[in-house]
Amino acid sequence: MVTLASHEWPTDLKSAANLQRQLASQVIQKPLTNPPQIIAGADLAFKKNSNLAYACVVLLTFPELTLLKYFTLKGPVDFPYIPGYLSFREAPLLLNLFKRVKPEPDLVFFDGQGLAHPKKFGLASHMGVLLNRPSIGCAKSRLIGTFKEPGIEKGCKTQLMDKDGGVIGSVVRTRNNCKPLFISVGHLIDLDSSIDFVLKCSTRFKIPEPTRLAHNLVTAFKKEDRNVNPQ
DNA sequence: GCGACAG
DNA sequence: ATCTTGTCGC
Repeated sequence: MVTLASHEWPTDLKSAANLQRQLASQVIQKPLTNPPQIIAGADLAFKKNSNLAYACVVLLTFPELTLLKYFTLKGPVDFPYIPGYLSFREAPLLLNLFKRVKPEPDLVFFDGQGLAHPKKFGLASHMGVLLNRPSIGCAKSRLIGTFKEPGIEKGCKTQLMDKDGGVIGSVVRTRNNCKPLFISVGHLIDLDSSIDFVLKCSTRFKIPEPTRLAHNLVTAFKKEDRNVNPQ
């Protein structure tokens, strides 16, 4: 798919933080008016003791959630994992992969935060802005914010709030008796729509289909890559 | 200074 | 995230 003119990727935390502050101002929150027909999910897998990473983007039909097609890419990743700066580690490879993604998804799910981030610019927001696509942050754990535990039934949810009491996301139970997910706006969508689509994409598993399938496929892709460091 | 801390 | 076996509960 067509991606916006990409910025240079920072190497140091100070310029990374400046870039986050600059791009965060471009995030748009609004209801997703037209129902999506194609939803994408993206994920990465890393090879231990190396800088190699594997990426996968899946395209699913909506609301059927059937796999349309998927794309994979392997490449080096040098930025370390630092809480609050995940996108500088994961976005470069993903962005390269998205150049090949076709047809264009109407919505993209990411494994990580969107606005529920110290600078309101987590991975889902960063990718959403650079792709100029509606995106949702769908994290398995909390980065910032306070919340009350939601009820144990699928569909139960509570607000994720920042220190000033502002709502930055939602803690959503996507399956009975399973740990809730932390949902937040990425870009070009609002929180209510985000929660709605996360639940509509949650079948019998805790993780919604877009990111669940991307995770399964990228894991298989990494496992089958036996052509590195032959002895 | 101390604790927290997406993947 | 990664490595890793069995085990507990719906």
